[in-house]
Amino acid sequence: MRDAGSDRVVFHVDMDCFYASCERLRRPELAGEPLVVGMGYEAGETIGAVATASYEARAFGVESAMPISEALDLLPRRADADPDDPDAPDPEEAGRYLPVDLDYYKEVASDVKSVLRDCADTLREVSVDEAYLDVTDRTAWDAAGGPTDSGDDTTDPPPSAAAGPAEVRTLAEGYARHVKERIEREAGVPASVGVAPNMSTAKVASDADKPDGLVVVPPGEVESFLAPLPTAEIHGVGPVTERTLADLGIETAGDLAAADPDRLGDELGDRGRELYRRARGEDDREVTPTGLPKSLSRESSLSATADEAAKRETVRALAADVARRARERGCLYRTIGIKAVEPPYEVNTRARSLPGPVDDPDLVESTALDLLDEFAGDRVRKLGVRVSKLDFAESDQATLGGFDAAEGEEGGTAGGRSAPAAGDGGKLTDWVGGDPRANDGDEPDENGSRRTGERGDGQASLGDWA
DNA sequence: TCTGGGGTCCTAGGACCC
DNA sequence: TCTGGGGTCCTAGGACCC
Repeated sequence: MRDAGSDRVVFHVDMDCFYASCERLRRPELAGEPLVVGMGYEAGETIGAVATASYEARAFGVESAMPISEALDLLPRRADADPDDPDAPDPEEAGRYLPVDLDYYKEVASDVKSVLRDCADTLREVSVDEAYLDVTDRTAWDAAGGPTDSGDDTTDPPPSAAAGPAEVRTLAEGYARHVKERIEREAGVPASVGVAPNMSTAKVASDADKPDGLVVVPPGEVESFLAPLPTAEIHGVGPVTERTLADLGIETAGDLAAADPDRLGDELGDRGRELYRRARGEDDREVTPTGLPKSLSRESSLSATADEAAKRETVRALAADVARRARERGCLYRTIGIKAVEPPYEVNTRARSLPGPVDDPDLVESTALDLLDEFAGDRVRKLGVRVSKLDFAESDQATLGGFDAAEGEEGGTAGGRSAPAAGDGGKLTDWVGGDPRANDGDEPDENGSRRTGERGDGQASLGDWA
């Protein structure tokens, strides 16, 4: 917790149609063309879904998550176009379709990340194309006195490219522009940036003027900025909540901010009260570094089938893949589950917990197949396998000398370590050298002692550690 | 909008314990 | 014996996000 009086400066950086931008980075000839990047899509096919559509493609009505087949109706494939064939699509009204290449996008994202790490003390990566930065210690809400005041002489002030009325320019705005320009220069892809005193407002701000946007919402203007927006713009309001709110006569963030919080609590539980606060621009969540994952899963769609052999084969493949990824990341798991989606779209999940954490691909497979038996004879359109209750304690360390209690990363509410495996050599020696209990003991947290017992259990019954 | 894949968090009921 | 309250863990489902 920071002292209540100080206004933070939070950036939300959101890459513009990131996958499409990456493809254009390596294939500049795609610039300006309608471009669709499809997941589960392969050249010439009509299966899969739209992962990202460039703004030119969106002009044809193509949207994220749309089936490729539907996108093709709106925007034919350029490859199918032929100016000499009267039946073929007009090349001017056609677009390019490419499959997702996540590995390449991650390379580009790491260039973006380098810039962000350089520009912020605290960085929370939400996904491959989105991050929050706390830059309170790097800049301020003060008015920019002049070009030299920003401490950043590379940014000569262009005459207000930023959205919003030509009000007082702040240092924060100059710094955001600097970050945005560095991303474009050093990673080669465009970003939109939202600047606000808290995370939820910064998130809305980055969305408010896409693409290539820079929207600054100073502390005093948060509520008036949010008020006219439809509730769906608030992070955390999806289609269901939007409808519930509309039934209460709440259409805009302003309506929400003026609503009775108790009523919202009755209708929507704690989430209702939380959304009320966000609509009022009240959000004191700290920007914390991204923590370790809580679960790992794989799923894939099938053309609806009741064929047992096919279902089991799919589950086996998914199980193997999940187990492999868990091992790669050096994590143990204590719960194994499956998902079976029956037509039209009924989602079923089943899970089973083990006495202790394991790394055991065969057990993932056998457990998943066992859970699948409940759906024998049922038609499924999608199957998934998941491991959860993950445990990233260095398993080889844990087996060494009985240091089975110390776990800096569990919970992550206070310390918020992010470094996976390779990161924190110093931390490790810290607790190896000292009393392994010291850290956990400080926290009024049930974890330390409880986990000790549990870990003992698991270890005793498992021969396959290390 | 007949729906892809990888996640997070929350809720609710039951088992079990003291 | 049928009665309290409090707590945790487990499973299943749902809403939401990118």
